[in-house]
Amino acid sequence: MIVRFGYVAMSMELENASPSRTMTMATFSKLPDREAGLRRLERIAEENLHNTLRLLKHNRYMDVQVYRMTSKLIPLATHELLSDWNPYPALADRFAEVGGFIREHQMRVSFHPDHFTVLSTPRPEVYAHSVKDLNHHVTMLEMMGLDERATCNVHVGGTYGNKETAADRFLRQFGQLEERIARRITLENDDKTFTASETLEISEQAGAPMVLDLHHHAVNNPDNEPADKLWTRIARTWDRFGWNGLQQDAGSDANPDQAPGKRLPPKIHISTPRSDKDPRAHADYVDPAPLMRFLLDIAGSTPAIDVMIEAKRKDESLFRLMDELKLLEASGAPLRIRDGASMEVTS
DNA sequence: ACCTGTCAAGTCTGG
DNA sequence: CCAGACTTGACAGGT
Repeated sequence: MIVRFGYVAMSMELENASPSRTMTMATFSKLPDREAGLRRLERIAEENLHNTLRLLKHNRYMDVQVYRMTSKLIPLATHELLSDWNPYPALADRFAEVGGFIREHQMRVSFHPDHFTVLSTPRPEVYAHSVKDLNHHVTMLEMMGLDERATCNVHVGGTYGNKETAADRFLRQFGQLEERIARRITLENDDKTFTASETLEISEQAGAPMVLDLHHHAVNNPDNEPADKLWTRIARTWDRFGWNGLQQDAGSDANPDQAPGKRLPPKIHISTPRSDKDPRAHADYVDPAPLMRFLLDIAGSTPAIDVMIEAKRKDESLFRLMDELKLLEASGAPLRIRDGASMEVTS
């Protein structure tokens, strides 16, 4: 099983490379010239896209193929008071440049719209904002020229005291999304509300791939279901990406969308609890032990998987994990570290 | 250079 | 019904 590792948003190694520079509405509204303010927002966005490209080049150099872009590329992009502003035309070249680099080097990128995007909400205005935010993320991916393998990962949302009706509402409201948006969405199990098995159920019904977060599963798993017992079904939610995660020969070269280079393995998230007292918070680094236990459990049935590391120390935690995995390899663990941020695990 | 309160957005809990 | 917690990187305004 080939395992590729990725990280989120920013680098601890690259200096002055924030892809999330912003401007607050308080500052914007104090500017004397609104048009000049909008141009300033666009300049900040250009800088964020430029730094995203720098991060991608850093990833290329370090052989990191999996990366989650920040949602804050364009400051105030979906703010109510700026609804007349169309930020995309001025940024078209920058988006194309970033997307071109991603395609050229066959990287896997995603977005994770933050928790204000709630498709299970009973409030129409919250749903409308969520759709607007999803549209914003998908528009950025489209401007990068990336196909449906570039996804937006979201949570199912709140439960409002009744998981059943919240899940039904999610499915109904998910069904109302434009195809171009719905086809990009992946669903992640939550650390408080929808568990892995509940999210899986919803993923199957919505036809959206599921991202299994092992940390969330560890802290929100009332029935004590082992993650690997759910894995066969979770992997199948990725079927339409031509690599169902269960057969080496899945996908056909006759279908260009399923050509080997275009397949997309299932993805999981990993992070380590900060402390016993604060088990939901993310630690600086990742403990390899629980991750390796899971990977060894599924290695026999899964040809490839991507692992997104969600630790405070970002790419630094990824590189440290690789070092620790090298030590495990040296001590006889059934794994082989490949170039940079990937490895092969044998069952 | 460094510190602290605040930020556009939602939901949940406790009062 | 409302305030505060949750969580995050970075601004904004201060020293």
